Amino acid sequence: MAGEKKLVEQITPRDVDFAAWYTDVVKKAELVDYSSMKGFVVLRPYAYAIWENIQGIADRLFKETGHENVYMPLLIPESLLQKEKDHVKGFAPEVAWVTHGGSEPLTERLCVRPTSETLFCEHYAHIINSWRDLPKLYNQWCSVVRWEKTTRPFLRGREFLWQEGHTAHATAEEAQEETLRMLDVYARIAEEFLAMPVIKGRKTESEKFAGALATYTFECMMQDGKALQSGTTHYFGDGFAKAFGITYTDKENTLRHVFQTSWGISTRIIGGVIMTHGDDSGLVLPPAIAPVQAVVIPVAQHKPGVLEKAAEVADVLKEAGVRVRLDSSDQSPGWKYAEYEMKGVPLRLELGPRDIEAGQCVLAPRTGGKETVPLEGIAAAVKAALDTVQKTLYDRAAQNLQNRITVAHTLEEMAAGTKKGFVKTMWCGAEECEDTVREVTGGVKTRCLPFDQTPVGDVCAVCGKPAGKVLYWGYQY
RNA sequence: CGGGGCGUAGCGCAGUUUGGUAGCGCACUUGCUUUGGGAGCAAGGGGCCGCAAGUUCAAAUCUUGUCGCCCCGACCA
Repeated sequence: MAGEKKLVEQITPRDVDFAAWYTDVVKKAELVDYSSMKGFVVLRPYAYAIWENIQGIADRLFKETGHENVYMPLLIPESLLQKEKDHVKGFAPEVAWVTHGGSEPLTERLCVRPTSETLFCEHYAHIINSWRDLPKLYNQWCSVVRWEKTTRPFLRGREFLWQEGHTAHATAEEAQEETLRMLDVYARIAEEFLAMPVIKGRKTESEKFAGALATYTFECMMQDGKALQSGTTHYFGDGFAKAFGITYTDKENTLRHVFQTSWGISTRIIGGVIMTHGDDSGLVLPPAIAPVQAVVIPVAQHKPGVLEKAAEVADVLKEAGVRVRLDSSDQSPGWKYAEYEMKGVPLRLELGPRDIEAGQCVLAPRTGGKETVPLEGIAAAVKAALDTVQKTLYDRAAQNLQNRITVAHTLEEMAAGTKKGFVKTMWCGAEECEDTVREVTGGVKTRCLPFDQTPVGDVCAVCGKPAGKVLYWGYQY
């Protein structure tokens, strides 16, 4: 009877169908609702709260590194988008166009921003005149639109929320430093707060951002062995500056072009959190970004004193800075346990008459196990337990990452290794070898040239020619 | 954009083959009893069957079109 009931709300197990599991979790944890337009979803309060927490962390780190927030227009005139050739070639196939104002056709159509490089460049051309105006370290929080063909909540939408940093510098060196600095900031957000270990590196020529001289990435490993490109930073050199006429006068009174960067992370990273930490009971959230870090479940709450004590405990935790919720609804305790597991709340406190009498409560971390702790000093115990959950999640994910990296020396070994996860090989640098691998494996692409270039051989795993570069490969979302 | 699956109550589905008063479980409302892993009984409320056109005395059911969702490929954060 109870089993039958459970079937109604059941989540498809990960090893049965990982994609179905993902969709189940997204729906049942009440993260998104579909709208009537393909690729456009409603971010429900719980998902938006997660995003706000990620935003809060990122925004603080951006400001600590000297960046300021701005807001650019939603629409880009076609002529402005056209100014940088590689850039427009990369984005033109997936932009949405506005062609009418009211019922009047526009003389020039306007694209809904797929990214805002062109707008920032136009603005920078206006406001940068002297070396004293540099650097410009701007960031924008917004949504962008890209007309994707296949869509999935968080992982690929036609509209998604993100932040895009755009900076302008006096020298190439300074801009290159910025590109790497922000990659480190991203890696820190992922590892320290999202509990997602990363592999940092540089994209190959074929995987670069449209218009960039160099693209850097941090790659995360999901539980099913696929990679998620979670964020990228780009070095533009002075290419955009030349296309848009962004010049300044240096100290020697010489007219020079600026050097630029851009970098972004999006709500896609929430999909990464789901697929990194989730389990067959639902979502599992790292405490650092969980909207509710601890939920207090009163047991036999109609009995005198129980609710009062539960509220008191919740208040103590709130006072101590824990994001806590007391669920005093009249659902059964078992129902509440399952509900908050589904929603990935990192820590559950059970408090019933027996506990109150003994001056204790039960702590049940989402990562497993249960322990009884005294109510005296509960705030410290809860904080310690949250730290443990955060660390356990990171360690598990790091273990998964390590287990899923194989070194390969031949195409056959690569094909086998990519079924499991990342494959690390030597690479000759030829784009043809990238194409060969993609064809042979049906979709494997290069992930990055890792910063750690310790050789694992001396010939290219694809063509057998002498090779000096270490390269990661893998299937990706 | 190719191949496959699917749109019926908030969610999950049956009913479509063979046209004839729209159903089930969960959720929801009210009341009582319950509460340490998705509680029980009773009485209720809720649907232009995705949308549009057609065939018919009659369409959830047949025809055509269209929109959307999911999965697998190709393309992309």
